[in-house]
Amino acid sequence: MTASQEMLKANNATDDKSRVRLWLRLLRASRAIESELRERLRTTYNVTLPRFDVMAALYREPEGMLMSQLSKYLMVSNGNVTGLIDRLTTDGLVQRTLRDGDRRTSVVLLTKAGRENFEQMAASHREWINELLSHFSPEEAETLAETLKVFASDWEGEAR
Amino acid sequence: MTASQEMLKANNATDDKSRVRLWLRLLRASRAIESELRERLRTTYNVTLPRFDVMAALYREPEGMLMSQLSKYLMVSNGNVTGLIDRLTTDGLVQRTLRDGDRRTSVVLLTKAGRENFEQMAASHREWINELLSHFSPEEAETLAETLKVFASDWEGEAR
DNA sequence: CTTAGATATTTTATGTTTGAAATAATTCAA
DNA sequence: TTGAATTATTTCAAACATAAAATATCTAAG
Repeated sequence: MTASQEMLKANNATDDKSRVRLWLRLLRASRAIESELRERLRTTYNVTLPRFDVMAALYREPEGMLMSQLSKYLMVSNGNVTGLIDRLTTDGLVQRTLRDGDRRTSVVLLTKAGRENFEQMAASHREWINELLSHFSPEEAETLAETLKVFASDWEGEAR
Repeated sequence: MTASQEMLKANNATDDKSRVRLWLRLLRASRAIESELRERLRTTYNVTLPRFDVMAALYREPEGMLMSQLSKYLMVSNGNVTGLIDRLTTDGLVQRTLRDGDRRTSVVLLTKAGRENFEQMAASHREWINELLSHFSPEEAETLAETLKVFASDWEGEAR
């Protein structure tokens, strides 16, 4: 084995380790934050995190979203969205409307109750995130967010 | 309102936004990677991600782990671990051993089959991560991992 | 020794999640 | 127009996940 081959091997081994370490850190960080947010949403508002996520997505789209758009945006399966929307509908927070000229689709949107309910939760949610990420200065946060942006561009649309 | 109060308000608003944006990016990045790894583990090795995670944890500890250690390390509930270990045991990949002098606890460890099985998967897993995180140079990865370390120190042990 | 409290795990009920199959509606080429 | 692909959603079974309650065991004060 030549010296340059040795170099290459060593470099690859380093890559291997640092990227794996990065992934494990990323995963642990998001799991830790997610757990904490889940817990606070449950105890404070008696709402599950998936339901909050759905409502957050719908809140951004006053015109409503298709089931498939929700599925893609939240990166969860179609069947999952169906169940979540069923339960949110039962609770009067969300409604399916049959407009369009396409009878396969139904546009889902927040009800008035859903919007009001979400606005309350969203305020707390923002505060909690600022608390949980207080280790990062705004500048660091900005930089880090920019760094992580590559995923959005790369993977967007590849959802299940 | 004084000028410094204006400044303060403006700063807080910025914090708010940048940290929330960071959280959303972090979440999307880890979900995207997690989805892709889940998919590849399923199609290539017919294994679920949670099962892989359990096996990875156990592989690092040849002496085995307590259920509660697994739960804490993986940041999932106790009951969840019970089910996962039950299924892995049924498949002969994991075993509970009743050593200790404490009959409340059982030490869980990989069987020979489990270790062999995991070693295969782990090699692919490492490659996939390097592929999926190839946007980051080893140096960037190292830096980013270091940045995300704060969570480990802050939250470790606060599991559910 | 007894037993109150602590610890480790499992059980239970409910909800989430997936992937595959089924259903329903649309589109478009022949 | 027909009907074969495509698209959108739902249904289904199995696994995953949580929180709370139950069970079992251990520990240590009295």
